[in-house]
Amino acid sequence: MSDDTRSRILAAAGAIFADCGFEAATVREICRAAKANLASVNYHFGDKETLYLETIKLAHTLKTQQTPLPPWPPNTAPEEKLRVFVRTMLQRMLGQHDLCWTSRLMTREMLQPTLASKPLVEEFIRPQFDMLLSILDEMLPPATALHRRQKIAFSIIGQCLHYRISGEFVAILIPEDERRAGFSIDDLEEHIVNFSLAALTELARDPAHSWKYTPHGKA
Amino acid sequence: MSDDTRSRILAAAGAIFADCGFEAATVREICRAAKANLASVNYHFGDKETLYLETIKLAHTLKTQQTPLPPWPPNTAPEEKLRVFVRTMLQRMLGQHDLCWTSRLMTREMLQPTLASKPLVEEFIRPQFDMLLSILDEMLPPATALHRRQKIAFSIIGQCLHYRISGEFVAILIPEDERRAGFSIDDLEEHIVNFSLAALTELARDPAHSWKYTPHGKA
Amino acid sequence: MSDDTRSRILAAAGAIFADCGFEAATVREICRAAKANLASVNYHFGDKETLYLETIKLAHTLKTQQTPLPPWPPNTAPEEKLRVFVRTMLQRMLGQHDLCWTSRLMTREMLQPTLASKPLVEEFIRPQFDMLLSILDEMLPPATALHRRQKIAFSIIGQCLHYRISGEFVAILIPEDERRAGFSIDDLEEHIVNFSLAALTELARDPAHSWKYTPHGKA
Amino acid sequence: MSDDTRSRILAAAGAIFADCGFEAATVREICRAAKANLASVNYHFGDKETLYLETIKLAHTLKTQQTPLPPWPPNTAPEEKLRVFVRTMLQRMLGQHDLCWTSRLMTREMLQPTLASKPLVEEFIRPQFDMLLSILDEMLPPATALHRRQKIAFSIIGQCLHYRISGEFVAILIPEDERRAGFSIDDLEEHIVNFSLAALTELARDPAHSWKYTPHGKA
DNA sequence: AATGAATGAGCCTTCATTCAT
DNA sequence: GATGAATGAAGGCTCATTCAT
Repeated sequence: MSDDTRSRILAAAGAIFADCGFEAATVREICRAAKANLASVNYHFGDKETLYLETIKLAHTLKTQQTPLPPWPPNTAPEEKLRVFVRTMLQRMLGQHDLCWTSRLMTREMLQPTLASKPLVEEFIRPQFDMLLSILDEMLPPATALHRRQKIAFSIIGQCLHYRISGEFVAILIPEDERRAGFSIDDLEEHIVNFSLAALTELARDPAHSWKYTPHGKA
Repeated sequence: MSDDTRSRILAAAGAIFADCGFEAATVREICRAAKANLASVNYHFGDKETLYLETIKLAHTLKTQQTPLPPWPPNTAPEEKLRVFVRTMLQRMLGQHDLCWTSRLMTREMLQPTLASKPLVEEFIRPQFDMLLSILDEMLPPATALHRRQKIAFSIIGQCLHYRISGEFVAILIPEDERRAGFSIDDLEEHIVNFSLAALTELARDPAHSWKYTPHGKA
Repeated sequence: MSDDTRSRILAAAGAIFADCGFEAATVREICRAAKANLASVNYHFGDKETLYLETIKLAHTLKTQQTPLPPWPPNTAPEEKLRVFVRTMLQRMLGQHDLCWTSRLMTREMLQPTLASKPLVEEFIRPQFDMLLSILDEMLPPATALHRRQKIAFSIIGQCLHYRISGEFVAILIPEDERRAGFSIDDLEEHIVNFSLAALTELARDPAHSWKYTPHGKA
Repeated sequence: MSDDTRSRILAAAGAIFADCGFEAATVREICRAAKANLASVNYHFGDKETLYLETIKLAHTLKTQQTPLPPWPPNTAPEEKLRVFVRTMLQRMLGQHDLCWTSRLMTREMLQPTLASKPLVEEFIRPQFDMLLSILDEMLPPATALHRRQKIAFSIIGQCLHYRISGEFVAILIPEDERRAGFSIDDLEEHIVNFSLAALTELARDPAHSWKYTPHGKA
């Protein structure tokens, strides 16, 4: 394969950019990890920044291939869809497989957006966000305002993302034995789905709920 | 007077580390921003890393001074406490004030923990986490398992944190006019508190709720 | 066909070496200009330096083909020969034709001689220099010392060369409109020939002239 | 002296830029020659190009200090002035002293002008050029056209410059023993002054001279 | 005959750091 | 206490060149 070196560099760059960030990562380190010549990056990608952008693109592609949301069997209950959605998200973010660098890379991208952010969101994030919105649509009272659905979606996403972002802090807060007992990916999936379904149930039962409480700053 | 230079450096470093991260930030830039000599950093702090740690410490101190945990008036309802807790968290993370760099710095610290992480968690994060736990305690059925309360706490924290972390992505996903209409700090506060209270209400009403659904991976 | 690539490279190299010099010119740039593969230079010429030497050779060849020393019609007056000589020299150096890179290249070679200098001088410069000497011979008193004729020859050559070397400085010293008015190639030819003939006339009239003035450093 | 290193770099850079040109000269080599650290150039000058510009400025300054044209005693004959002018020019260009790099540098600048060229001409070259013009003014018929005086000036300058530019070629054309016999700086001075004075004499005697010969290209 | 891929040396620059004053 | 000068290490990048095909 003529692109053997190229892909080796790309893979090595993915992991290293994810670990160190764009600035701290060095081309030398990447080439060493890829067992490639120092000048290879320039030959194949032009410069470090282009390599970074290609890495983001690859992360995007791999993620979509890797854990695609399975096509729901017809008449799948929305609760089941939500469960699968959350599970997929947690798997993508916390699953310990070869490609876990893709998540770390995207988390960095969130914190310090580059030119790659916008296409990344449009092509990869938005479809999934829209799917979550449509799942919620099946469970919420008809004609729930869009922004309300969006915030609910973010609440679900935020619960998952938290374990990716604050993983280290969680590890410090919760002693290791307790963590093993109640914080496996399955445990988190169970909790997040339950918590969110409970909220949705209650909100559906008492649509006024969302109004009964008025924040300090308003009214 | 000598203190003056030192604190000017510290303040400048805070903002710059928060914006660029430890690696990308340069001592030159910090000194220029602080209108101090290039050698000042080494003179006052020894090296760049020590300056960084001091900056984290300062962020910590400022944060605690800035919004000290208010001693609740007696008989404050837990719902009210939760509301204040969420509001405070959002304000700290999204509010535009002089010290907003402290949040940005801590977010970075989460993603790429350094030596400073552990004391930061112990002295600053854990007390707040414990307070949230105790608030939840007042609302949950007696003897709810600790790990369950912890995950609920993380669900609430995660919802808030999401807007700090994924702020840029949210900005791309939601057009600006819609964002202005329904995503102000007040809006987010209202939503997160309502969503969480709804979940807690339903979970309290039907403690079995948390069991009625079994994730795929188990059972 | 194979010859095609080789000569395309050679032509491109000529112009680029002339413009940028040996060091500043890059093989990449030459190959791009010649629409040839990056490795072509090494394939056809071995290395960059050999290509340079070949370019010098080509310049040499082209120059001799281009304005071969015309066999004077019998009984041509030496003044006329001088005129043609000067005109040819100016045309070669300042004329805007496809091959003007040859002059620029040779000027560079003068300033920073390489291995190519000696053969260049022997095969191309010396014949012309000798011809100028023989022209002067016809006009000077018999038995004028060789070194004297040589210095006169250099005086004539130097006057022409000046406009090639210091062209940019002349352009700064003399405003453009004045330059257009009195510094065309024809103007320069007229002046240089007149100036030199005047000197030769006076020196012929008063051979002692060259002795009547004694420089400070001597005597 | 705090600027000791700075001046050492500047001096070393002068010689090396003069020898190799801007591209071929390396910062490493300059620093090695100046016994300075590799980073010194950046500290004192910012970058290589700025160092180059400073070097040109220095060359300019040194040249003016080094061999100033002596203030003529009153009633100095213009022929004497011309002699001193030519001698000074030759000395500056060929004299083998510590500062001969300044000439080589300026020759390079002529051939491949940079941003530094224009100020160099205006501040250093033009005053000398004007002085030569005024010397010629004293010797030429009144109301000789400006462009004619300018071309005569260039004829004199060109004769001198030739030995600086084509020195290597002269060395190949003229065997060493002959060169020693008739091409010392004093010899050249004698020749150039005699040749030019002869031309001026004849042109003054027969002002029409400049018209009696019509170049081929015209009329 | 010709080329795309790869290489190693070297470039300029920038960095955090130190040191003499 | 504070700083201008200087330093060594390392960075990204470009270069001419080579090699397998």
